[in-house]
Amino acid sequence: MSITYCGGTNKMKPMLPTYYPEAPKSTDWRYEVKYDGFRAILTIDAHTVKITSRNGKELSSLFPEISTFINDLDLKSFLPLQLDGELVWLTNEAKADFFEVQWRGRLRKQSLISEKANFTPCRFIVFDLLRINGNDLTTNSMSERRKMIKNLGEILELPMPPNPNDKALIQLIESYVDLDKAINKVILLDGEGIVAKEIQSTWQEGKRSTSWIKVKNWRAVSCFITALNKENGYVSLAVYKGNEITKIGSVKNGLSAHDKSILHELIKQNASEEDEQFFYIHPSICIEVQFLHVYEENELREPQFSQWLLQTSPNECTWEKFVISQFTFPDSIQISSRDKPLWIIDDKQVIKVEYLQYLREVSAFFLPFLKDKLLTTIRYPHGSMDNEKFFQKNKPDYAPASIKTFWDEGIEYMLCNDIETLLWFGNQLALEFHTPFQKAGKVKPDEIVLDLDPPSIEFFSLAIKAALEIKKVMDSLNIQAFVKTSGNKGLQIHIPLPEDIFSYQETRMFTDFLGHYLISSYPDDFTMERLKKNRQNRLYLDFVQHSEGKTIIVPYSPRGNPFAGVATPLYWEEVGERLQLKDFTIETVPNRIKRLGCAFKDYRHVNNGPTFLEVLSFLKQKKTNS
DNA sequence: GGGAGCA
DNA sequence: TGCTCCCAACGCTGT
DNA sequence: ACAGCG
Repeated sequence: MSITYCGGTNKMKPMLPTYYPEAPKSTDWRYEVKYDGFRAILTIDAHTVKITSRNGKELSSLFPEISTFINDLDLKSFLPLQLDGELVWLTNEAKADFFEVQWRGRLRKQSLISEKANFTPCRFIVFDLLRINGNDLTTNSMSERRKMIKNLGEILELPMPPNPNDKALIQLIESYVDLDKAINKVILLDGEGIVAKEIQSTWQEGKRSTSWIKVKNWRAVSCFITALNKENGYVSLAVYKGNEITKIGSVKNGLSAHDKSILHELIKQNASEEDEQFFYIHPSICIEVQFLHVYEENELREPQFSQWLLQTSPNECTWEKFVISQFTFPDSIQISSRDKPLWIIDDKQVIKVEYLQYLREVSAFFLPFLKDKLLTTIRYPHGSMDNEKFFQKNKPDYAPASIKTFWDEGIEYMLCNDIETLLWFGNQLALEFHTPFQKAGKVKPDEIVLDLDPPSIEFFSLAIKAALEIKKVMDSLNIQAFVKTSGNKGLQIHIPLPEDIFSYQETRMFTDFLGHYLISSYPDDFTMERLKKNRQNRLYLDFVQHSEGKTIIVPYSPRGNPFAGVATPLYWEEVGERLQLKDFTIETVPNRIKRLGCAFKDYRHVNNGPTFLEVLSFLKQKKTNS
């Protein structure tokens, strides 16, 4: 066997999985989530960190955040260390976005790279350990290597399974004993697929091995053929959008040689037209095509022929069915009326599965704010366009038993602590999620939220002005504050506090002080006047809203308003005259997170406790003096 | 969205 | 079988 | 006590 030295000139070619349509199922195998990113080997010695791609390209300078993170780890006793894994842009526990990492890999401008590294860092997901302490482990069995990875992860406190909301940039893959559990997880979280690994297998350099088997999480669409490309053999695919034929992509792979020749003959013989490049054919031949996901509206990623649809008429291949086919959910998640329209934005419908997809996309950032809080949802059983809506707190009898509940004042509240529950709420058409400021069972708030709601959208600039004034005060007090849109017409300031320390009476002293400061500084802009008729067009500082029993819209909750607004965490730099609330919707927020990250990612990492205590004692003193 | 109560 | 109804409810403040 | 506000 050959030994590869760290820092040497040898290029380590990774062991590769073999593609199978189905995973082997036995106790000799373990199952891992397959992430869509760059396969890479991480080599760390006392002086250098190297990230090497599958084709031997050096990636560490393109992803400097990984090296920076590693340099802060205490690895001395493990060096030289070599890890096998995937460099990814993590969406959730079981999904990575290939386009984001690919785009990152193409950046060359240093300033842009470091900006991205800071706001939307990529992560290295470890699934194998090749060397530790300089000892070669590649001839050890997979199960032995796995044990050592787990051990290393525990010592270094690296997250497992991966979590995009965790600041650690090296994270560990989970290894499942149960195939169905792994598949269920991947389908639930819209992942790429799984890799099955034989427990006795060794790590074989540069080899495509049948000890590692990859299985993809395919989506499938029924469509018809419109053309054959003479040059490259690609077949154009389309569906009906009303009466119009709409292209959805093209496919070449997946056909046997026999099927391929049948298909090409069929198109040539029935062609309605022919030019230099294509044979064209009217809708008649229907096929099912598998793909991983759709990009740019009408291109399929990794399309594959899966079967002939001889019994299907082209009329049955519709755009609506195509949209639904993109989103698969495990059988354990029951979804009714998948195509029900919930919002209509400029003639474009957002249907129920697209809403569920939104929830799944933001879940890693949304769920932490719902965790262990008594939930009030607003349900729109006929979508946001209909007048009928109602609040719901109590767990209905038909809710799944798996949902955790908490009794408070005669109400059995539901807690939304996991993605399954979130999707259940989504299927129930809960479009808005509201929570109090304290965790279930606690009497003291863990945050202050200030609601800056202008009298109407025309006066939105007042909310901006108030937010920026409050930011100035917070900066001068050295208190860290966060800002988000309400999803409707205003802004909200969040101030995280340590849990269960300060009382509502104390936070009230602070909001009173802030309110009085603002109205005395800008009496024409802000008011604390309760009576509407006395407010004129001033912004009402409803700081009374901050008390026990009151609720506030949760970050990343959608709103049941016509433009599908989302309560969106913002960066302070974005708060200015150019801010447009209509830009923050269920259509835009998932991409926003990919481009800019979550603006609240430090929310539970800041400690406002000591400074808030100081400010309070100052306010208390002021009160006794006056 | 889904159950219950009712005709 | 189809219809209608239900699904929250608190606290603060000015008069 | 009650209306008005969120």
